[in-house]
Amino acid sequence: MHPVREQNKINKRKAIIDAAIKLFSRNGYEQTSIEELAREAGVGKGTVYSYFQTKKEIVHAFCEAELDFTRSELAAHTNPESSLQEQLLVIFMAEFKHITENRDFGRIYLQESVFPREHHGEADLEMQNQYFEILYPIYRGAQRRGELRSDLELLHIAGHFWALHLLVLSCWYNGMIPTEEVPEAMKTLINQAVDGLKPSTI
Amino acid sequence: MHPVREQNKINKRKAIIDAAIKLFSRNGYEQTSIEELAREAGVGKGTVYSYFQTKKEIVHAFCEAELDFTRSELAAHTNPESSLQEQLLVIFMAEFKHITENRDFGRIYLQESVFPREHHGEADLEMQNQYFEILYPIYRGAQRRGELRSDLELLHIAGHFWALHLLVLSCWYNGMIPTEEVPEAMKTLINQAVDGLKPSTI
DNA sequence: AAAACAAATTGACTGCGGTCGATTTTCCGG
DNA sequence: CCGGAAAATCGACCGCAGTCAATTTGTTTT
Repeated sequence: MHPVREQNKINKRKAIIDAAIKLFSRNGYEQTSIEELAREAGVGKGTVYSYFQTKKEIVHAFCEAELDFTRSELAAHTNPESSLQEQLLVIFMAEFKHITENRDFGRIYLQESVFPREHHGEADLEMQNQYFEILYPIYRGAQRRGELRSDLELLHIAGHFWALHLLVLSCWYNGMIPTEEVPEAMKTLINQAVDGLKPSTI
Repeated sequence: MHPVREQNKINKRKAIIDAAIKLFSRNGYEQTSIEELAREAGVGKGTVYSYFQTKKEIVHAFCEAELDFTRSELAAHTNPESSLQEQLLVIFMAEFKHITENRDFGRIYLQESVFPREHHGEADLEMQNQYFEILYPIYRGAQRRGELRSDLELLHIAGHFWALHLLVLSCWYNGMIPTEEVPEAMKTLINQAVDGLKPSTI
């Protein structure tokens, strides 16, 4: 095949993402120009655009890899004996930690993935599903233990909690919830969703 | 006073927003340049920027007015006898209708208001709260009728439903839910939230 | 009514995201 | 080892969002 080329591509791609992490983190996303980024990565401006179609896509690629890794890592290692609330909290807070470490990365990624310009082909849709499915074992476990209704579709359950996660992130980005209160807020909402908003029918 | 100036300002502001509605709707947000928009509105390019700080803010201003109007209009005229699900559905679907009529307007507005670059001062935070409060009477009514728990804060209830609304919009923008299935999806999620995700304790 | 002041308007200008054709690098058959 | 095809790289270039100093328009004072 073309081993040299392949390796070069991988190296350069990494160099670009590394440069992006460095510069976006230090100076912010909008304050960093592609030319600057290209210089830092040791490539020409045009080359950046042969690896990524847009500036946002650089963030997207990084976040997707990062989040995917975190989720599967955690979902696999979460204590399956602990309550649903605890397990979800561990995962959502790990993701939140990434975001707090680089506010801009998270913002751009969320803006583009939650409300995309066009559904970027089937690929991203697949990605999104996969993302959900990592959590399925946790929900199934909760169903088995009687913490969650078994008549609900996993997709709907996953969507529900995902929505609450988005809400908390939105409130954080809007300054409505300070960083230290985020776990508490998330906990409250999870419990609300589990217990239901209607009066208990005991 | 300065009656002539004041009136001019109001007229021009409206002219700019009208031009934006016309051009963004016809050609899309990114396909419309500010120069084009200024020409359509009959003002210079610089003038646009004395009324709005950024291109996105034009969309923001329009959407905020539009949504605010719709919400208060509907919240006041919704039949207070009907079920919570029905009332919420009427309001959320009315908002959704606006969005379907101009996908770009909704997208830009949601991206910026849900995950803002910086919490744009207290003004927007106030706005957001006000936005929630319009729905409070509906939730209070539901509490009175025993459809919702009375021990929950209205803000948390409002946030919960708002989160589900966002989720559905996100799925729609991502092509996961076609337009005609949106009401059904919304209904399902509302019921899920009301009934709770845990098994009924009868 | 004219001068003096303040607010509003403007379009040339700047900087950056993204494109594209020219150039270099890598690969492979002879 | 060479020639030529294919892939990768590059930076000059384009169009547009956003700025700003100069100019126009409206208001107040004398």
